[in-house]
Amino acid sequence: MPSTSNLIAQLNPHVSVDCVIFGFDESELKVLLIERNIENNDQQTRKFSLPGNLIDDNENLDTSAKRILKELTHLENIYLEQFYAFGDPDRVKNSADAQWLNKVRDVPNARVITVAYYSLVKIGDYQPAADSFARKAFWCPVSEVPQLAFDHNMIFDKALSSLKIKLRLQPIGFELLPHKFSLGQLQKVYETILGTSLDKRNFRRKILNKGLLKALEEKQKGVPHKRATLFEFDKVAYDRLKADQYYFEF
Amino acid sequence: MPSTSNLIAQLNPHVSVDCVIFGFDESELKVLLIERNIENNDQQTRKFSLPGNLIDDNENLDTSAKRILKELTHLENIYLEQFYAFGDPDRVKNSADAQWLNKVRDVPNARVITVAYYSLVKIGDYQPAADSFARKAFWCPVSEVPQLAFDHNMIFDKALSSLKIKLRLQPIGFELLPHKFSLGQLQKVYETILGTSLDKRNFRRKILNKGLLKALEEKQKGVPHKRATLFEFDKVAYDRLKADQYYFEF
DNA sequence: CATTTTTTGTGTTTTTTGGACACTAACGAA
DNA sequence: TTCGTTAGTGTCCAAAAAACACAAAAAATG
Repeated sequence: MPSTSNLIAQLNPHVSVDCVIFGFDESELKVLLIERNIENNDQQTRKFSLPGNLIDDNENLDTSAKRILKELTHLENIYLEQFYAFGDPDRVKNSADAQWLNKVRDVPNARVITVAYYSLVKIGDYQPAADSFARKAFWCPVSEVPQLAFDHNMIFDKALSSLKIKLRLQPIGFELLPHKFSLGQLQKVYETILGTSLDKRNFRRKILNKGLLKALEEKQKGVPHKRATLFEFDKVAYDRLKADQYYFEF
Repeated sequence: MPSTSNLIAQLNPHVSVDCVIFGFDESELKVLLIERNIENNDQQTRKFSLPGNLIDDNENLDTSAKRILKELTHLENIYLEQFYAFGDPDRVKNSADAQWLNKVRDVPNARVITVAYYSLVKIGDYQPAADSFARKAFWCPVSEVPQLAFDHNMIFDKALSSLKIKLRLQPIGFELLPHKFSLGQLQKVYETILGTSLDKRNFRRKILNKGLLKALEEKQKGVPHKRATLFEFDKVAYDRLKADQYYFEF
């Protein structure tokens, strides 16, 4: 029963996508943060945020996330997963964020509902350079994430806990590593994300028994210790198992 | 860098919440559907949909889901979980839904992004009566869900698969049962949702070893066979375990 | 070139968990 | 009293998980 005026439409919320982009480097899990250009920094304006943007008209949510990820990292074909929508009416109303919103938004005080994705990138493929983007991007260790804009700390926390759960249910650990990787590297990924230490022999047996890793002839080079055998993820084997209603379960 | 006109704001998408409300009855998993009032039914307008509605201004998403659930079932304190956001630009553009949208929406051709929740209700608490709501609601066995409006079949499918995953990771089975329930009832919940049959002795051992069920003195009454011991979920024990980073894992 | 440092790579035993399996007890209905 | 039906119980076997230690290989160092 339409009754209210069309002007109401102007009050419709904006919809954005925010990305929590994880990378793994030297035994450390990192997240990509954006440093915003703030002119007068004398107030407590928060300088850092997750990469994100409003969705385009006629663009679906996954496409939007892929676009934003590509615009920020120039990377494609990346593991990307929607994990939660955040829609508190006041989530962008903190005065500490007002200056920046006034700068970049047509309707700076509009409500914004955001659909959050996390993505896993092979950090070696992407080294953010100081001048490669309009806004500076950098990798931040997850244990040192500063106070972020809006509710981005909450979004980050939820991303991390979703990632932990997912890692135990799906073979996604290798998404954070180079195409060819050693079992030692993979074990560190699991240890870092799950926050536990794992027995090497048990880890190797368990992960190899899944039948999803293909040992290569190639070995590590230039390491000051015994060279590790390199492996790659066997996508063909995985697709075969998936078709048969397989559950990974690390 | 604001450049486009404020008129753009009129194109902002609407945001809605859709609820996939599961109930369990007589060994069957059911979902609550809404029958829409359609005048001329000569075209292939789809009559059924999931309960859902646009969010209110200044209402956060969880609150909105709770409100809609209450408006439809008069139930409160129900297990409710957001599981996915659906935002395809064309998801409400099917001509089969146009008539109904024209009737109930100010801007019938506006894009609508929906945040979907599923909820688990004790079906005995809520028997939808024919005239209890403006729009008729009824329980539909999940195996007999008809073609629904918009992308609601996709939303339903995703809800069901999310529920299956969740059931294995969290003790939520009892949310579908009366406060006091027998182990036989609980086993049927697991069997129905997981789509497998389980060994009775193994099930009882496994579920009791979790230490989350409290046996009551009380027994079933009026059944034409041996009376089952009734149990209730031990929330206190669960909270204690949760605080200690416990993972349920059925 | 010998030594040090570091990571790789490997097998067995024990413990825990999961799966298969069959009968008696208790109740209402007929 | 009998029948139909669900509740309730224990053991054995298999599979998976956890604990545990040492030799090999490479680069770096002096």
